[in-house]
Amino acid sequence: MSANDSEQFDTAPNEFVDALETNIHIDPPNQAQSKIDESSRKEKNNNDLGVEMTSVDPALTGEDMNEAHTKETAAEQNGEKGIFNGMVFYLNRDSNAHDSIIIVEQLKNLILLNGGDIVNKLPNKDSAEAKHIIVVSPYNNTELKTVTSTFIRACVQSNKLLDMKNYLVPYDSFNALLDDAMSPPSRQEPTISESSSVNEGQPTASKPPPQNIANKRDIPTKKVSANTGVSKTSFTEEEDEFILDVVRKNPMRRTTHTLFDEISHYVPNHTGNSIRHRFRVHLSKRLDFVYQVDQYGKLVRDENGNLIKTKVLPPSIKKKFTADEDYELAIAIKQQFYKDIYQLDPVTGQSLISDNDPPARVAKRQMMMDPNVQRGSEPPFSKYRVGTRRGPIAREFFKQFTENHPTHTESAWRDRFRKFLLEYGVDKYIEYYETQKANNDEPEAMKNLTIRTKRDNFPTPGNYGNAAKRQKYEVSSNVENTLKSKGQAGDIPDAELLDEDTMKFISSLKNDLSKIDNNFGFDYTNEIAEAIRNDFSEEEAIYDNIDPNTIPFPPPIATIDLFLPQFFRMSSTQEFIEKIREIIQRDYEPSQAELLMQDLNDEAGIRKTFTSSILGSLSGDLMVLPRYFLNMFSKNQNPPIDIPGIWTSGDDDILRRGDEAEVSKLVKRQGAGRVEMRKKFLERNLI
DNA sequence: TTACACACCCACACACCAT
DNA sequence: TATGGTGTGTGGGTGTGTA
Repeated sequence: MSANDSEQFDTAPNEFVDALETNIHIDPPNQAQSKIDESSRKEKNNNDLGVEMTSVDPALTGEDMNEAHTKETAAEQNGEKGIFNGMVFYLNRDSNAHDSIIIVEQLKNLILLNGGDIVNKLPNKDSAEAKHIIVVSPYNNTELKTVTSTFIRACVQSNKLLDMKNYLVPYDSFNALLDDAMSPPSRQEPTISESSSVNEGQPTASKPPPQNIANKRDIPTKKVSANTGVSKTSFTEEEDEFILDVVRKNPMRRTTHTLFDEISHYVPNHTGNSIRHRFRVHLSKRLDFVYQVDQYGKLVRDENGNLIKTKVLPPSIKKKFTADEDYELAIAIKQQFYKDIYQLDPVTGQSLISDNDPPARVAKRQMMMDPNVQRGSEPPFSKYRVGTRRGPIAREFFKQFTENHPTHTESAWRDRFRKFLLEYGVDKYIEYYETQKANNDEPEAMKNLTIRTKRDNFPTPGNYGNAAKRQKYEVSSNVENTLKSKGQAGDIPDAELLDEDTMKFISSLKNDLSKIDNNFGFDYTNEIAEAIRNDFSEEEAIYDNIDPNTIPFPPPIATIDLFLPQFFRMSSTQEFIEKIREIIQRDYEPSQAELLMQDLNDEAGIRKTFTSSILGSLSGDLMVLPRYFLNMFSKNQNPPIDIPGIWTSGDDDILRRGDEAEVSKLVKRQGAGRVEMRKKFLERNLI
């Protein structure tokens, strides 16, 4: 399949553009209907990347909109007419009708891009309207004209309208009966969220359809070994193309485990391990291009807003150390020691001592210098040997070294020094490297020096199979089951669900603490809430009165491990803070902690792990969230310390120790209400 | 019989934290 | 502040058993 084909047929959903896990957007249900018509029109404009136009929120899909607009303009200019012009289709989105929601989206794109229309709701089978609708489904439980998805693909591939009668699906009364029997009461007729091509009210493609009645349908059936629990399902061409498309849009993550684990949420029949293996062994050969990304892995677009294909793979996340890098580090370390001991420049041999040196420098020098060496009798740098010396090496050294050698981070260089160079020996590696070079042999980087004792009860790194998942999410199973029973789970992939404790405490706290109900077993009295609110209003002038426009954007402390590309696409700190304030004003139900996390993730670009950690330090009080960021950014501290409402581990320790004087100080800063509340959190081990 | 789906491994790059 | 301990998950695989 060519690159162009793959773009048309099998494309990643928005979730995988820039950051795979980030763009699940849920339209408020009450807006769903009003957006259908507009969305349907926009779907026709889907670009050649197959980007879904599920959300019409311009703030979220601006780039996609641009792409769609480009496509529309080009199509109009070319006066293209599609093979499906004048035809109206209904896509069966039942979970068992197609292998995955992705395939439904592909079909949708094919129809729309070729001039067809899609209706989101089936009319009564006896109505006049129904006679013009063509249902796309592997089975016919509607008594309407039904074709298989092959009809759509075959027409597009041959670029002509084929004879439909070869693809018609006869009415299947058994399946109709089965569907009725298995449908929940709310599915008396297809709802907008289930059948709509715009998928309102659901995070498109974030929830692969379950395969629970696969035995009756022409979809792959997973066979499970009784002995091992391992099941195997072949990869379909659509799955392969989907995987390739995601990798093309996330090229920096192509070797990670997490990318493929995330993909597995969208490819229901396979684990992250197997998808990763599939890519490495079979699909990597077909990765004939990727989309260009910047240094952070964010997709780059051309002046028309289109993604840019490239055959040049970006560097992956972690870079291996090379022999040259090891040698340069060894030489730099040796030079630093030489300077410290002899106060001589290792290159020129000139003294580094000056009569004008400040006292601090003189004091430091006297600590570092070798007292046994007489001035003037120092060895030249070439004769100097580091020996068993291990330090001290100032952090400033690694900072400076990283500036000159930006291929690795400061932490990585320091770790390389600690774990490898010191273990191997500075002198030994320099000698080895220079000998190899002198003999025209290629030196190797240092390796196999970091054996750590195996820790029991810890999962093996890089294992994204079923067992690892089970272990990782075992703790959240109860909460998950509860939510599922309430029909609230499933919108977010299992991996995104919070652990039970986090769920409990966040669920217990809403925007307005005084409105807290105690359904979650958390004794959070109105008195405490009121005390906190009183404190809060007094604190606002001091701790929230920071003009975000005085904070440069992005703030230096806002790193990519805390924030997603959406964050960095914002134009100012003001915009970010406004978004935060807007989100926390929403009326989240206590059970919607995941939704809150998701919204902060999607709309403000805050990684869920970071949100979770912040909410912990805020005891879940969302009102303090803008304060957290304002102070974090302006003080360049994370978490910002000595700020009311923001708890540090030190504060928690004070509470645990219970020292009266210390607690008293804490009460002054945090207020009695917050201290009482925090104690309860600590008592329940919710932090 | 064998290709391949899936589980599993492990060194180590990068990171954070306590002392 | 320097340093050591160690968590996390990448990068590059290998092992196992099923289709």
